[in-house]
Amino acid sequence: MSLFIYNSLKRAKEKFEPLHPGMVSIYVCGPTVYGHAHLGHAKSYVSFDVVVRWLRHSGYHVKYVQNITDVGHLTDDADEGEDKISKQARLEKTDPMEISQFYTRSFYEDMDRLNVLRANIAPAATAHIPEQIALVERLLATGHAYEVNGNVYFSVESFPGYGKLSGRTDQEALQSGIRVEMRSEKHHPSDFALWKKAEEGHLMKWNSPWSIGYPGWHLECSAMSMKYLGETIDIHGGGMENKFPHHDCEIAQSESVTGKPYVRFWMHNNMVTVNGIKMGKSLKNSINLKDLFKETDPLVIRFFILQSHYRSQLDYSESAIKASTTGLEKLHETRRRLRNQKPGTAGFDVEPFLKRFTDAMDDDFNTPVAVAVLFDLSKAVNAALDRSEGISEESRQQSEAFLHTAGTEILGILNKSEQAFDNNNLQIGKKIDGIMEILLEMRTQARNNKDFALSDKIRDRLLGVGIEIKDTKDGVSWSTKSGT
RNA sequence: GGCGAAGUGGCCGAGUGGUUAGGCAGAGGUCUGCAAAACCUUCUACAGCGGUUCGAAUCCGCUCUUCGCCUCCA
Repeated sequence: MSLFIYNSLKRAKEKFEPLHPGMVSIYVCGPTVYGHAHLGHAKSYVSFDVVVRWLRHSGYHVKYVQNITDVGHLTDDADEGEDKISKQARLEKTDPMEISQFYTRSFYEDMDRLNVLRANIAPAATAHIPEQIALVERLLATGHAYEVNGNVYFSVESFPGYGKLSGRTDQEALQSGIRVEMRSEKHHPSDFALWKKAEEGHLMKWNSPWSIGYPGWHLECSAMSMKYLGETIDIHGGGMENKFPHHDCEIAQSESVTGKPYVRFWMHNNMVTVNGIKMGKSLKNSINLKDLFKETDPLVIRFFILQSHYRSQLDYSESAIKASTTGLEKLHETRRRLRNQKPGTAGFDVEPFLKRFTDAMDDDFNTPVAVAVLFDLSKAVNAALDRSEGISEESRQQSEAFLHTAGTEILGILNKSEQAFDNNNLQIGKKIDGIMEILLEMRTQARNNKDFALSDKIRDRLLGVGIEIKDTKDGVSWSTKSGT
């Protein structure tokens, strides 16, 4: 089976073949950096992280571009609003650059903890003003745009396919029922700004042939996507809420100048909801990742996200997170058992699991099914290990390799080192391993002497500090509990 | 009003015509000094009403409900 991707533009799954054999170009809309990242960002970037990982695993050379939007788009109506980053700068009594730098770092901190790999190129919008101006000039030259009073607008009537992504193709019909369009300088109500003249007191502004101002918010993605990936790219990803107008505008302005398809596969990930309502900063119901990480292992959050499909809404609740914590721990437990097990004699066939996993991922990145395969493997492995024959060293290695490839390299959920001590704490980890050895030896001695009061005290006190002891047929093992 | 998505068991969440999704929680059992972990068994489903079909959670129609977009948004 080959890879099939749901293409939002066609509203159907299509067989994926890159434009240039062996090479995949992918652009994903990045965050606007005026606040800490929330769970919605996590869902988006974890989802596309897995997409990229799977493409690479499938043998493609992937060039992944994810922008940083450090020009704040307008908060209210296009005329009345204030730049979000400028607003935040005013609130924090600093300047916009400091705001965007601060929250960019914050964003990467959170993504690193979620085990999201960095994009190959992370271009900032403010670093590409000349490219954006050049794009506007091309649009003016080709008659797709017009200038009025220092503002430049894209003329939607000049691009017949406008709205094809979102299905909003009938511009006349769209005008009835929507808010009254106040601005009269536009030729058509659906026309959108490419360049805006800066109002009095506007902090972020640049010189341009038309006015001292700032770029329209759809422009950056087109300019940077085409600069780094070419005029036609394989995949463009983003949140569903950006289909219209953002992505439709990108298509219009890009295809107007190139005459070529802008994007071959559009991928849109769905929203995170809280009690069924979309999570959003403006709705004041967003779950800040830094807060969430205080209570929950970031990899549990990643696992929680991957347990649903990227095109499905994901409803957040504490009980759902708790269920994921326990579930992920189960997978860790299996890996631990597999590693520590003494070789047996029976064979164990990993192939069917590998095939099911591959099929799931090839079917539009169906991570919930892929995760289910890991659980099925876990169950089968545990059952096999419970039998007296155990499993052979070869099978043990194969199972472990599969778990590593699928769970660690592709899904990125089994990246916690076995005893939960990461590389930074390796030395301390070794010492704790030694201490645990002593404690477990003492406990075993107590148990042999039927001094259960002492042995249980050791067990309970360790549990109190987040270390769990497990008595198995093959001896005693221990692990740290998730989130501790 | 327009465009789009969806309603699955206590909760989360896959599945598009016939075959166990999976996880968490619950019940019983095996194991254990007792637990935990693990394993085995097991209970709660496909919003409603029609229709197509030998057969529908899955296709069609209607109804109800929810959500997203149409303003910045992952």
